[in-house]
Amino acid sequence: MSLRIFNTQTKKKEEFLPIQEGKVGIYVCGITAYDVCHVGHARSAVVFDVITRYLRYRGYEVTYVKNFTDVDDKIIEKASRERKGITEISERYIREHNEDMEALGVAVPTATPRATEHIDGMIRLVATLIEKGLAYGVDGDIYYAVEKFPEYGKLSGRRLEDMLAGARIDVNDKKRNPYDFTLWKASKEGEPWWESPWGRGRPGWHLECSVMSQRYLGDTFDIHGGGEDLVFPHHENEIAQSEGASGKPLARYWVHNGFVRVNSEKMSKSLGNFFTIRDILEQYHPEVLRLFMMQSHYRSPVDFSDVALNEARQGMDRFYSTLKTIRDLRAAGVERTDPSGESSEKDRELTGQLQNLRERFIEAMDDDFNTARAIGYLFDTIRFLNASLTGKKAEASASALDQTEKTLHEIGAVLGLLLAEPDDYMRLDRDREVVKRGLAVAEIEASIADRWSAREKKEWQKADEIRKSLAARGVILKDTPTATTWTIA
RNA sequence: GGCGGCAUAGCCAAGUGGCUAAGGCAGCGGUCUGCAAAACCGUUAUUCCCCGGUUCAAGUCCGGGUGCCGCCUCCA
Repeated sequence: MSLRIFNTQTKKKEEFLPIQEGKVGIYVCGITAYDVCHVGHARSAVVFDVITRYLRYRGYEVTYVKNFTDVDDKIIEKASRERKGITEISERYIREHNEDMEALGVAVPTATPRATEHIDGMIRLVATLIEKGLAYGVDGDIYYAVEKFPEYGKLSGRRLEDMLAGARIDVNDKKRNPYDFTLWKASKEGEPWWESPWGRGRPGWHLECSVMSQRYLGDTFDIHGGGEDLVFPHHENEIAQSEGASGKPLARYWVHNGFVRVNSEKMSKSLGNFFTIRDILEQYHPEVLRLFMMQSHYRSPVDFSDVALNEARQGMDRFYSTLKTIRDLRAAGVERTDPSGESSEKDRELTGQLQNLRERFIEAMDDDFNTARAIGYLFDTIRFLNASLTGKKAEASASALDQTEKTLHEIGAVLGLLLAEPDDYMRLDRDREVVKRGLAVAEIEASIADRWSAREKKEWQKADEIRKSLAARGVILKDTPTATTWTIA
């Protein structure tokens, strides 16, 4: 079986055939650096992080380019409001973006170019488009003439005539067609500018991606990605620019991730219903956020809520509990073998399950990166492991345990999950929950100590009352022969 | 107004025309436990929004309806 990818342009799953055997070039539209990133940005980042991780897992050499747009109306606006330079603004948000990505466990792309580093290339591209009759100038502004590009609309599946009929478009007398877009904009007083053949100006929004993708990946590359809101006009315009200039197709596969919603509405800046990545990561482990997103297919919308994150948190807890079980068995150094000599058979069964997991994982991910199905298989395996590794009949050799842990980490690494030490994960999770609920650790532990002595005196009623009162605050106790541990529900 | 997507259990969710409709969360019964927790076992959709059609066979394809959402303006 081979990898199949849903292509926005054809609206079909297509077999993935890279341009160059064994290599993949991906370009993903990154952020405009004018504000902190929210969970919607996190989803896009996680989706393409998993896609690149998976392609690498399958043996491809991946060049992953994700840009920063660091010159734009919103940045200029923010800079003038704060009386700062645009570089200071963009640098700040690029830095915060990078911190967020690191916290989310998103791998750094191969290249992260910035628009302002490629102004020369943009000027050259605009000049080419003018030469080819695809662009025209009016008062120092340069516009792209969409009617001159016959394929305009092919990505988003719309026709200019249809769009003009509906029309919620700004009135701009300078444009020949309302869907013509700005390639180069004459700078007003106080705005940043670069010298160009058309006077001092700055680039239009879509230009940087055409230039930087070409620069790092060539005229035609394998995968172009982004959020689904970029399909039109951003990616449509990129195609018009790049293909208009080169005469070659821009990308072979167009991949777009679905939105994060809040109460069934798109999470967005303008609606004001967004949660920043940093706010959420104060409340949940990054892998919880990743699991929440990956339990749905990347093209489906996901509805963001506290309930949904808590469900994902329970799921992560399940994964880490099993990892901890394996860890503990390994640390105990006990060869859990059966004197009857059946152990090797049990080991074989276990390794068979692991191989089965690996195969099913690949089958699911090959089908348009179906992480939801892949995670289902992971849970199947967890249930099998819990059944065979815990309880009185449990047995597994050290090497089988070793192999189990390795396989879980191998698959987890593709998804960006299971990367923490189980003890660390659990401790951090508990700390977060304690803060969230305003609980006092010392008080909880004092109650547990009281209960312990009550239990030693077999004062069951008192012990149970303490358990109940802690449970009411979400503190769940677990008795072991030597101690009582606790977690937060 | 134009174009497009989605509708599967209490909730989330996978499902590539054909064996018993994945998986997670929650619930219930059981095993274990002083009682619990975790884990395991069992259970929870005679049916996939509604109506028609194609087919030997449809959650899956086609047509119509209803509802929700997105893009057409900055947007991941």
